[in-house]
Parts: sequence; C-alpha cells; structure tokens
Amino acid sequence: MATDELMRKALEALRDDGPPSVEAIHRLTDLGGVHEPMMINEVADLLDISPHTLRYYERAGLVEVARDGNGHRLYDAEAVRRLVFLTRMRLAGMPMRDLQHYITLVEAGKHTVPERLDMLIEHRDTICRRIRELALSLTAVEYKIATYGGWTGPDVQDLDTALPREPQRRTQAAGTDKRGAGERADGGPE
Amino acid sequence: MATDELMRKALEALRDDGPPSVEAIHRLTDLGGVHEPMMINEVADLLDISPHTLRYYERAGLVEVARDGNGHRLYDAEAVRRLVFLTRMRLAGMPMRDLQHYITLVEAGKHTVPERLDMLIEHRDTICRRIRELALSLTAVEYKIATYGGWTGPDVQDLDTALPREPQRRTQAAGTDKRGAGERADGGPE
DNA sequence: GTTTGCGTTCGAGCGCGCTCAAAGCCCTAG
DNA sequence: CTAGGGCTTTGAGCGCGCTCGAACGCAAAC
Repeated sequence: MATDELMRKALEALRDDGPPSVEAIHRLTDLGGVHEPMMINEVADLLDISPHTLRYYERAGLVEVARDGNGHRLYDAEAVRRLVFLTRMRLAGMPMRDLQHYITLVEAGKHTVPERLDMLIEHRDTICRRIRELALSLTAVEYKIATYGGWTGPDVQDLDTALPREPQRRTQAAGTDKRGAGERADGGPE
Repeated sequence: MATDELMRKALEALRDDGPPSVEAIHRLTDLGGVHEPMMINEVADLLDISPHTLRYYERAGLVEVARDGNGHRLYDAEAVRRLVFLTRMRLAGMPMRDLQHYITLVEAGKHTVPERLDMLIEHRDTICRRIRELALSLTAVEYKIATYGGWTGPDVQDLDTALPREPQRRTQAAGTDKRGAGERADGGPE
C-alpha cells in the first residue's frame, strides 16, 4: 500500500536535523512554574510573536489582560498559558474564527466541554489530514529531486550524493514501489 | 528523546482512515497516458481547482495555454503536466512568487537546473519543518484531548472510549513519557 | 431569430491574519 | 526642563491567493 511509503517519508521528515523544535517542546511543558505578571514584550519574546499580534489577539477577544498603573498590559500566568494554547493552535492552522468560538465556549462554563472536545478532535483530524498532504507532497518533491537529472542534468547517483541524507533505507518500499512504467509522470523538464 | 514520540505521532496521523489521498496518489502517477488537449473545466476537475484559478495561474505567467478557434483554452499534455506540478507545489505551501521564479528558470533553459534543484531542496526542507511543526501540534492537541476531563469534565477513561482510535499502543511511549510532574502545564480550563 | 450556455477579458473585491501609522501619555536620563 | 523611548488607543493598510462581476462572443437548440 502506498500509504506505507508515506509513513516512511513522514518518519524521515521527523528524523532530520536533530533538535529542531526543542524550544517548542520546552514551551510545551515548561510553563508549570509560578509567574509574576509579564510585560507585553516579554510575552512576545516568549511566544515568538510580535506585540502587535498580542494586542490583536486581545482585541479579537481571545484573552483578557490586566493593566498596571500606567495602562501597560500585565500578562498573568493564566493569560500567558492561554496564549501558549492559542499560538499553538494557530501554528497548527486553526483559524482565528474557530479560536474565537472556542474561547467563547471556555468562558461560557463547564457545560461546553463536550463541544470543546468536538472542536479539538476535529482539529486533530485536520492536522492529520494536513500532515498526510504534506507527506505526499514531500514524496513528490523528493522523487523529483532524485530524478531531475534524467533529461536535463547529471545522473541520479550524482544527485543522491549531493543530498544530506542516507541513500538507502527502502527495505520494504523498494518492493512495493508502484511506479516504474509511470515514471515519466513526474519527470518533466520543470 | 521526545522526537521519537513525534515520530510515533506522525505515524499515527498517517495510519488513520485508510485511503484519504488515494486520488491524490493517482494524480501523482496516472498522467503517463497521451492526452488530447483538454478544456478548462476538464483540467479544473482533474486538478480539483476552479477555472478561475487556472486562468489566474496563466495570467501569473505560470503556464502558457493555446486557444481553439473560438478563443477557448486548450490545455495540451505539457500544460497539464506543468499544472499538476504547480498545484502540487501550491498544496505543499510554496508561494506563488517562488513558483513564478521557478518557471522563469525552467523557461530560461537547462543551465538553470542547479538553481532549480536548490529551490526544490529548500522547499523539501520547508515541508519537513512544517511536518515537524504539525506533528508537535498534533501531540499537544492529542494530549489536551486525553487530559481534558481532569478539572472540568469526566474521567480520562471515558474520553478515551469516545475517540475513534485504539487506546493502547504506547508500548514504548509509556516508558519514555517525560511529562508527569509537568502535567498541569497543558491542562488549563480551555 | 432568439435564447441558453459556456467560454472569454479585465479589473475590482474579498477573507485572512496580521502590521503599521498617528497621536498621545508616562517615566526616566541628561 | 526637555528629550527620548516605550507603552497606549484607534483605525487604516497590506500581502497573499484567490474569487467574482460585468460585459462580451460564439455556437448549438428551440
């Protein structure tokens, strides 16, 4: 089944260059400590978004933020935690609209938990679909890279050595590869 | 290492609901046959984009399309093949700008092949990064789903049975799970 | 002949998610 | 005292990738 090869591709995608999202993983888990309120720039640095965007999120009703004596924003632990959640969902491609709806559910109380879970589950499925799409695209691009020399350039072998990945790992994929005759399909002069 | 768990997540993402991108895989390989020129709506159906978008791509200089006696577009095999490539790249998130640059390289001749390969390789890395981001988001969302009941809802067990996936498969993940004490980090009332 | 239907061109509009400019307040350094 | 810098608010602008509307042309059907 071709899906197997997609899995392999996704795995390879994840294996590459060691700790790419280490700080992201920290963000995933390292917010358990006690915070005193943070200023907007601190939060912006923490979340790697701009102060503009933080103010925009607040205007959009996604989070409420207290002010100090000078009217400056003070982000307490609660607000920061929610913003971590929000930025994570944004990164995962959830539209602002959905986040706004989700937040209204949160503020409506416990009885909305089932609907919130529905949203999360649907979002999870969306992420899965997107990963699958990208794995497919990855397959296509890697195939294109590997075969580019066929009509207009050097041999595939030369190209393979130029890439920073091990050439062989297709123990099972080599058998189930169903291209062959259809090889020209992807090998145009682009 | 947490990356292992990300791999597992990506695998799960790909395993779900059987043939989600089967037709996409067909598009990947099934264009080897000889075409006679296609009308815009046929191409639109084939690529699952609108005729509007096809005209837009042409205006953007991404593809040249001949006309019949009535001025209607006739997409020959070459144009269709290029559009398959283009839509695949778009789906993978390559910006129009880059595609335009790439196409100018293609039309500039063979000597641009190295630069084209550079673009493809960079794009491949972009896709990998994006997959990793999404895998991380997926981890976060699934964790959130699994633990949602902790403060505001029913028990985790109940939630697990409500999900359309097998509960246990964490043979290795159960051991390497490094959360535990930091569990509250992600378990806010959202 | 006229209507229906699908295509054409050109340019404008839209939805999204920011991103920024203008005008003003407050605090601190020189 | 004044200048600078950073924050505030509001509303406007932007970049992207389409998406659509208006006005028109041709061709087959009635």
